[in-house]
Amino acid sequence: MEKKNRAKQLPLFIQISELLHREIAAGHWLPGDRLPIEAELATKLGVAVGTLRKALKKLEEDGLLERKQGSGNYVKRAPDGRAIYQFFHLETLTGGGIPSANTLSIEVDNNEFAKQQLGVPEDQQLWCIKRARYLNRELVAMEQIWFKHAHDPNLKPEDLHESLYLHYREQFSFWISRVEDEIDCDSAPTWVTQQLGLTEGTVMPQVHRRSWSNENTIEEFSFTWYDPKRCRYIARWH
Amino acid sequence: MEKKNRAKQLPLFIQISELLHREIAAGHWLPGDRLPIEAELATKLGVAVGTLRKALKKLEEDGLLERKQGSGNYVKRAPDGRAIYQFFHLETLTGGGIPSANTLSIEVDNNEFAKQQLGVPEDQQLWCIKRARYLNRELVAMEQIWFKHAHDPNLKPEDLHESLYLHYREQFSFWISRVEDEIDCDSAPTWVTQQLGLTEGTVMPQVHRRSWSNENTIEEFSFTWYDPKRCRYIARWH
DNA sequence: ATGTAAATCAATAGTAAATCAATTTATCTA
DNA sequence: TAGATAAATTGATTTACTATTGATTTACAT
Repeated sequence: MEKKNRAKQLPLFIQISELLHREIAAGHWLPGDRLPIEAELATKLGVAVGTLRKALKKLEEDGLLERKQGSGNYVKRAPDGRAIYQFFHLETLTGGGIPSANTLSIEVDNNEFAKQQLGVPEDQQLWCIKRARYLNRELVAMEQIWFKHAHDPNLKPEDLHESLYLHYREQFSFWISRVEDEIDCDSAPTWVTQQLGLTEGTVMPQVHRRSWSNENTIEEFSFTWYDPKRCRYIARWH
Repeated sequence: MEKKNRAKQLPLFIQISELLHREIAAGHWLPGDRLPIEAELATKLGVAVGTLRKALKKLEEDGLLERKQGSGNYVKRAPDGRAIYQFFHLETLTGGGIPSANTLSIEVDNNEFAKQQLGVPEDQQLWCIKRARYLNRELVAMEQIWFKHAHDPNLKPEDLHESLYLHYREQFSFWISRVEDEIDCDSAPTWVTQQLGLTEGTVMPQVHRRSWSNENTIEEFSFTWYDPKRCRYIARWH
């Protein structure tokens, strides 16, 4: 770690704690995982053990870590607000990538299949949002998302947070606590192939997602078509 | 048990308890069954009895086991949730389904890509196993699995347990503790389409899996081609 | 005054192995 | 069949060793 250029920076141990905070938020370390031992981690980060320990102590105070003397440092939970990408599973071909999204359209929709998936009566309307998905600013997938129109009858494109899940939490009064993905493979609709620059009717993988709220109601249904030449759906299990 | 490479691993007794947890979940031991005696089980798992006992104690605290002094360790109930097959994620179109497999061939193989995925040198040979996958006795997918030839140079089809992971644990000296799935979409090879009764070159979803052992080494690489008309890959997250 | 670094030593936890106690199960005997 | 005995099995404790974090001190720089 540099000794110069530190004039107006935050203390090193704060920087380190934020770095680790981001790592946990990104899912590189999952709840229950044990971090590398302090000596090792300090070496890897290029700081003294004492400094690392200060950072770890802060993370423990923030409730992210559990430090057990004689045993190790264990991830307790993912950070609250930062767990935006908790449910995002597209990665670049080389792994990782920073996700972003761009809304193409917002429409009121009466798609029967979506209503059925969301378990709403036929007379209830839905919002349908079409978005482009990027990894490291590269277009990789298209998605179509449905949720209840009643949550906000006056929804405007500019209101939407880039993270819809964050939007739900902040603007509506629920948050997404679990999702179920079903990976299929079928020919994509025209608007998808057009946007991705593929020939019409291309058969491509499709993620079919249902999302449940904290109150265990289905609140979102979505389709994601991703180009396997540009990204992959990754699932890690243990 | 190695002393190295334990950097990111949980304590051994936790790993053992998780392993046994999975075994119970998988139904290898049913409620009411008595486990092998501690001395035997410890030897088979390659750990000290005291370590095993810690793991058993944890399972008892979790309510999965009943330990009777002078008698034995009895399975009390299966773990909650539907995580019966922790690492198996194909389900019928209506959900669930009982998995089974049928080995078609076992060959010594020199596939470069597989070697690369497993991180073994080019001069090391691999076993390549082709299997048919069933859900409720209905053929749904084909899979091709590679692992190190050196684990058992004299492998015979009849030796293979239907659960390869169980085979690894019982016959080789490791077990699978985590996997990474990558879902792709490409035209399937001829042997796959033939077996599934599809036209040659059909584009279909493909699961590309790497499996890590308890010692954090990649021990298996596999492809699974599944027919989206008969089953789906399901991932549940929370 | 505060942050960083480095070096101590202390305290706790994990692994392994051994011993004996307590309990259950099986076996033998009258 | 009943009772005594032996064998099998888990329970609890101890010891030894190692790994890991906790806490303190000292030094130095800003």
